Amino acid sequence: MKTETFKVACSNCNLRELCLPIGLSEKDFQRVEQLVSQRRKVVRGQTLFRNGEKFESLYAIRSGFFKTNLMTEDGREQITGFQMAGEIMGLDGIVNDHFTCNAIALENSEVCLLPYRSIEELAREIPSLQHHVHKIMSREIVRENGVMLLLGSMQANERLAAFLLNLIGRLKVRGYSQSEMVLRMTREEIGNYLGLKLETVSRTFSKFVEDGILEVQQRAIKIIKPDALTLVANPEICAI
Amino acid sequence: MKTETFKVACSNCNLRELCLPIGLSEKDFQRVEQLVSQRRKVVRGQTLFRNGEKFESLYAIRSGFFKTNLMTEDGREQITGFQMAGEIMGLDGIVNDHFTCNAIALENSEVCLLPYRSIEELAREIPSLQHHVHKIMSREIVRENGVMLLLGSMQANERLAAFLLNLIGRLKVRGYSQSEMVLRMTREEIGNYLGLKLETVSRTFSKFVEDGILEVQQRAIKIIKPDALTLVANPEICAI
DNA sequence: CGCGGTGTTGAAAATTGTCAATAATTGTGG
DNA sequence: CCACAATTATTGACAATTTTCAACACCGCG
Repeated sequence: MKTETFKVACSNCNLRELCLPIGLSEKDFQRVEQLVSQRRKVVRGQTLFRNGEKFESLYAIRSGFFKTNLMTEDGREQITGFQMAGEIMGLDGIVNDHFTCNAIALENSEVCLLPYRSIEELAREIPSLQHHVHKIMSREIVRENGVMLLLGSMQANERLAAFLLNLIGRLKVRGYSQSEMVLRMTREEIGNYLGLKLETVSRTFSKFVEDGILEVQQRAIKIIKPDALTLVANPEICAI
Repeated sequence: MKTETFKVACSNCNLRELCLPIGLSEKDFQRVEQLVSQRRKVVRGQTLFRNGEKFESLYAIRSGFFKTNLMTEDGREQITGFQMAGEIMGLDGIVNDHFTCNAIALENSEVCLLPYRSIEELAREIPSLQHHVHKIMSREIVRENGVMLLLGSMQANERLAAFLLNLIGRLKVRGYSQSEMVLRMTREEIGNYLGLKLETVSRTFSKFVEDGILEVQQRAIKIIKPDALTLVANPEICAI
C-alpha cells in the first residue's frame, strides 16, 4: 500500500498524449507534471481502490491492466470496465467523495496518482486542462452508453465481437498489432462484463474459430477476418 | 425550434437546488443566472437534440420528461436514460463537440439552455460551480454503472423492480408521492431500457399484481408492498 | 508430476423472445 | 359527442437463445 514518489512523471512518459491535453505551454506542462508526483505499483490481483473508500485521487494507468467492478451483497459481480495504460480510473468517486466501485489489477501494474483537489485548482487556471478533464468524463459517459447498447440490444456473438474489436482498437492506438492480442482476463470476466456466462463466451469463441474469423489459443487471439468480425458486431452493415 | 429569452430563470425556479450548487453568494448566483438566459419548449414526441448535431449547450429540464437513446443503422433503438425535471442532458456531447445520442420529449416539456463555453468560463471563477459540474458528470457515470449491473446481472423481475424503485425515488425527491406514479413511457420503452421485450415487461407487471406488490392501471402504478419490491430488486437482502 | 485454476463441450432446463389474437385506451375527424 | 382508427397493453402457445449442470481437457506452477 506504500506510494513511491518520483521526480518526473510525464516528460518521459509516452502515454502523456492520452492523459494530458495537447498544446500545453512549457510552464503549464511543468505545473501539471508537478501535480503527478506520486506513483504506485499494484501487483496482479491487488485492489487499487474499493467501494466505500474515501476518494482523494484519480488514477492514471502508467502500465498494466485493470478491471473495475461492482459487488452486490449477495456476491454477484458486475464488471463495469477494463482499463489499460493511459486511461483514467476513479471518476465515479467525485460525486459522493467515496469510490463506488472496486479497481483490481489484472496484471502487475503501475498507476500515477492525480490528487483531485489539485486537479480542480489547476483546471481553474489552465482552460485546456479543464476542458480535458471534462472530455475524459464525457468520454466515459459515451463509453457506458455503448455498453448499454451492447447489453440491452445485442446477442452473445454480437457482444463478443464488439468487445474484441473495442479491445484491439484501443491496443492499436497504443502501437500494438491490430490483428493479435493476449487477453488479460478470464472467460468468466469477459462473460461477466458482457452479461453472459463463461460457457457462452467459450462457445462463441469456438463458433468464431469454426467460421474462420478467429484463431484462439487460450487467451491469445488472432483476428483472421476483421471484416467478418465487424459484420457480426454491427448488424446494420449486414443489411446492405 | 425557436428559443425564447426570459429575464430571470433560476431565482423563481424550485428546481435550482438540483441544477445549481448550494451556498452560492448573491453575486455568483446572479452570474450563473445570467448564463441561463434561454429556455425552449419541446412538445411531446419532439427531438431536443440528436446524434451528430453540434454540441453547444447542456440542457436542464425545467418541466417535463425525456428519454435519451442511441439508434443503430439497422433501426435498433437503445434507450440510455429517462430524465425528469432538474436533471441535465447533453453531457455526452462534450467529448467530440457533437451529441452522440438523441433526446426526445415524452411529454410537453421545457428546458433551460446552459451554453457550455459559458459554463466552462464561469466554472473557472466559481469553484463550487466547477465542483458541481464535476459531480453531475460523476453522478451520470455512477448511474450508468448501476444500469450495467442491472442489464448484465439481473433478471427480468429484478430489473423492473429496480427501475420502478428508481423512478419513484426520483419523484419523491421532487415532492411527489412515494407510492403512486404515472409512467411517462410505454411498455416498449421500459423494455428497451431494461433490455427486455415489451411482452416480458407486461408479464412481469402482471406477476407483481398477482403477488399483490403493485396495482397497475395501464400507466398508473401504485406500489402496495414497497418492501417486497425492494426485496425483488435487491436479492442480497433476501439471502439473510 | 500432480494440483488448482481455467477452458471446452454436451445435454437438459430455464428464461426470455416471437408470433398472434384480443382488449383497452387515446386521438381524430365528421 | 360519437365513431373509427391507431396506438398501446395483455395474454397464450410455441420457439430460440442462453444458462445450468456435468464431465473432461489443458495449462502453468510449485
